[in-house]
Amino acid sequence: MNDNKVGCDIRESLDKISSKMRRDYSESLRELNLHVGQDKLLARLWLGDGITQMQLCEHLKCEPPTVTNMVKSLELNGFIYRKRDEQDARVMRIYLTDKGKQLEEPVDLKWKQQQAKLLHSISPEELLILRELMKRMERNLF
Amino acid sequence: MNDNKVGCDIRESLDKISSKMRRDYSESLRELNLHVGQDKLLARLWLGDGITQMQLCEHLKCEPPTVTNMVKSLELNGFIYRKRDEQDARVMRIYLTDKGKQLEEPVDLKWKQQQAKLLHSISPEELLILRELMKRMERNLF
DNA sequence: GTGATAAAGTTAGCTTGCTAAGTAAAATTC
DNA sequence: GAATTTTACTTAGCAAGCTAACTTTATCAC
Repeated sequence: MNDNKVGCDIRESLDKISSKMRRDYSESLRELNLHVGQDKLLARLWLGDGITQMQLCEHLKCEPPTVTNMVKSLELNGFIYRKRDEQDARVMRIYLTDKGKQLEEPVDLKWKQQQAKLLHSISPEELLILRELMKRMERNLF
Repeated sequence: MNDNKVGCDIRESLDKISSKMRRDYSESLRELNLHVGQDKLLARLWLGDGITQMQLCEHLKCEPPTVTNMVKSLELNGFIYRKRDEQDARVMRIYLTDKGKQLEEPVDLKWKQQQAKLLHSISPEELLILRELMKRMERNLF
């Protein structure tokens, strides 16, 4: 009985936290001429570009048209460029421009700022517990 | 140093959990001819309809055009109807139709199913800790 | 009473998300 | 080798989100 109320509270907090973070982060990224969602796509490219759109879909866990449209927009803004694979004409490989590479540091900074705000005054022990519980919930869903 | 890694893991889990839940819930609500986001709007009306759109904006913590468009769609699907306030012609009040009232139970069921999945095998003690930590994070943001 | 300001909602346009349907290329089957 | 199936991406259209600008109504200041 009481578990349901507690569970409800958790669920609602989760919703509130994620939508608030998304909204704030979106506002913050605007200074860099980026939209929320694009940062993760770029983050994957910073690890190593030249990957295919399908790889991006898998990494980001979203559908191909979403990647197509995001990649288009990022290309338009000069952060990336696309080239057809030389062996397989169906495949598009995505590369960072210099402009795109230069975004890594400011984006990382904004990410860290938001993270610090979220976790402010939660002790290291509590963080470990929280990570464990989050992982458990994550596993429940996938 | 290590806190940063733990914090990063927490943040990433949060993102994964929320987007996965949103995707699954959206899929689930489709059976009821609802879109994710509309459920919360209806949930507020189930508590008591006849409220203004501004009240909905405040409750849902979103912008007025979002509510306008959601309300339009829900009205089109026959779940709600709108009436101008009698004292102030600027104000629209939102009411549930019978069809809209009947959605409460199935929506509540879907909500509970998803919650049960998310929190499966997390003990009551852990749930209390989790709730507390979520509330702390939430407070950090607002 | 008039003009200025504020409030409530709307329209237009953008984004990341999605589904459905389509095109082109590659792989598989016969 | 031809036909069929699968794969990678694209287009079109929908949604909830947002911002900017707008219209109408109410309130306030003078």
